[in-house]
Amino acid sequence: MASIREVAKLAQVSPATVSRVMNGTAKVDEQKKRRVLEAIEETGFVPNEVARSLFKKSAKLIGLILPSIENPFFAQLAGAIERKADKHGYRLVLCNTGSNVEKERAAMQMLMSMNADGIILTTSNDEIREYTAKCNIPVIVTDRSFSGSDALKYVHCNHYQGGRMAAEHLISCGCKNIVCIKGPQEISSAKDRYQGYKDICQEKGIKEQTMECAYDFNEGMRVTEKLLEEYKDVDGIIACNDMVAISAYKVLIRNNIQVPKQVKLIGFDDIALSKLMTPALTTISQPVEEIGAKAAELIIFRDESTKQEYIYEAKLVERETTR
Amino acid sequence: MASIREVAKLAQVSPATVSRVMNGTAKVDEQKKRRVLEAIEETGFVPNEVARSLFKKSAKLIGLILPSIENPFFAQLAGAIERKADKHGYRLVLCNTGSNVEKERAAMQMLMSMNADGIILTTSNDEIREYTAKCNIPVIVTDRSFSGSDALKYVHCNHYQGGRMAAEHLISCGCKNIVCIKGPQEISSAKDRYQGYKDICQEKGIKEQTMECAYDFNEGMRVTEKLLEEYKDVDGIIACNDMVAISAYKVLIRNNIQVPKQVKLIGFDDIALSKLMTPALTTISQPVEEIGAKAAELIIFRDESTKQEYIYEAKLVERETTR
DNA sequence: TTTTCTTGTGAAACCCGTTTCAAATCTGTT
DNA sequence: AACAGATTTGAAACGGGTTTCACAAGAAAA
Repeated sequence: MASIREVAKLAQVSPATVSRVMNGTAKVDEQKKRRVLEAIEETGFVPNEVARSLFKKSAKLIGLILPSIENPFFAQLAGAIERKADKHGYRLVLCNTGSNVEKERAAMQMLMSMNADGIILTTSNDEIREYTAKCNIPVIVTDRSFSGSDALKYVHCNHYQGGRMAAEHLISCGCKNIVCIKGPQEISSAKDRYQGYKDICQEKGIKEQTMECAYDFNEGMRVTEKLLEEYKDVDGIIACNDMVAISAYKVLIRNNIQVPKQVKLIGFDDIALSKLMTPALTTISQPVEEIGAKAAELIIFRDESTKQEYIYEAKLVERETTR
Repeated sequence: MASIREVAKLAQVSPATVSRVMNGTAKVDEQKKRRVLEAIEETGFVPNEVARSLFKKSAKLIGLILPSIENPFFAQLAGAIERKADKHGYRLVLCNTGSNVEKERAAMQMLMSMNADGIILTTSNDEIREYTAKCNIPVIVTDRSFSGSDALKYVHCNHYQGGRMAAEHLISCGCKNIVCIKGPQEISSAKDRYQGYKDICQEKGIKEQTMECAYDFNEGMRVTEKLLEEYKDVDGIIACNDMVAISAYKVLIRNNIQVPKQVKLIGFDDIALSKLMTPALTTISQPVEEIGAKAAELIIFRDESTKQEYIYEAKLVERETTR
């Protein structure tokens, strides 16, 4: 690969001039400019991003630290972030952590030493804060929130309100016996959703009935089996996310329970498969495109405002499992 | 962030010695070693990967160029690659292209200028070969294949055999009237799967009946509607992938056609949702974990062999849509 | 014509970890 | 004690694009 010095020699100018032509950082004599452009063409020169990044202390890189890219919701989030990043010439470095703090820390450190311009992090381990405090690049937490008086910024959906909407919707569908399969309570979004459901129960004087379940298919089926034993006359289920809702559906059918006739079912996230399953899943949708775009923007445009939290409204998407 | 020179000063040694302590590239006096380690601890020094990469001409980076990370199959593939890469200290740079050649080219160029160690590419645009030819880093094509006498390597599943298996399975389930919804024929995997089906038809003296469909939910539904009009007495459908199979199922149910009783349905890929949908989808599964791992390994271990193609066997996963 | 202000340009320093090479120190031998 | 051989160590160069700074050349003002 040709270097800037070779191009300079060929064009009979200095490397500085080549750099100025490429970046338009200063006016260059038309003749020389043409010679440089020709030399670049001839050598097929492409500036080395690493050298550039070493000097500029910016690699035009955004670190994306996720529990798992295989989770459809996170894949969608990654897609949204990638679109915005690509549009502005930034690239994504993907790190899966399985929610392991040690891996999260290692990834953050690595990203910093790579001169990444910022980190988008989805985690619930608030111990990571000891680390993010030392970060000299912006760290944006998405989907979750454990806000404190630190330098983190948060971009997420109003999960609490989503939880309320889910409960209200089932009630308006005539459910008298709602069970909430809440997600792992150390995950803030799961907690918020649950809190929304809980508050509605209190407001309406409804008995609170819950199960707890990890974000996992098998776990979802296991928990639903247990749910059916414990709450024989359940007629509405709020699942902590669409994956769990889909597993719950499977178990309901296996037990000859008709959906939505006997039991109404609602999930969260509106992953692509939700509208595709049969019957289509009613769910609380997150504006994932906006969330991803905002997170990316905060890094790309070096947001200096003191606003710490960006919250988006959830939306009920009524489909067949509650009709 | 502290630099190696600051650490050196603090430990009263030269930067070279600090480097040697960190990398174990040469023996260092025990006393000095201890002083260096202490200085590193005290300053919280983390070596700058960019500087290292500039000199080493390797950024410990694997470029991953995909049509879309939102496609569950590619997300799974990305997960598999990430696991293997992470294990060996490599990171992934994610580029979505929407199958746009121009974006693919831009991504490859960028990755090369970032000193990436290799590129894993999923594309069907064989014009890209003009570009890959100029690549001085290994390029591994996954899932697809348009092999020629170039420097590319291919890692994929035996789609042809998968196509045969799908057809044979439906026949063995007693289907007399199979329709194959083939994928876009410019995609080699889609072509191979279709060819497998076609050959079985010939071998068994069955009439070939096909539709063509993009890998897209809406497209899948539209095409299935049309299929039902054209082939009134269809009793078996081979969908080009699981996404399309799931959409097909939706349309079948909407038309009061029972699956698997009246029509048996089989997909390809075995994405996570396939076993989760109700009824669970019979599908031809790809060993995606192995495919991803192999692709990553070829880069990480700088495979020098002349073997150009690594092919894995597909596997029938029999579930409820054909029982 | 001389002075002053622009403007274009290249040499060199810079970013920072790694490696080379030669000097310095230490070991062991005679 | 003196010397050959082995081992440690630091100064400096390196990778490659960017930027500073000072000089040169041309333009405008006096």
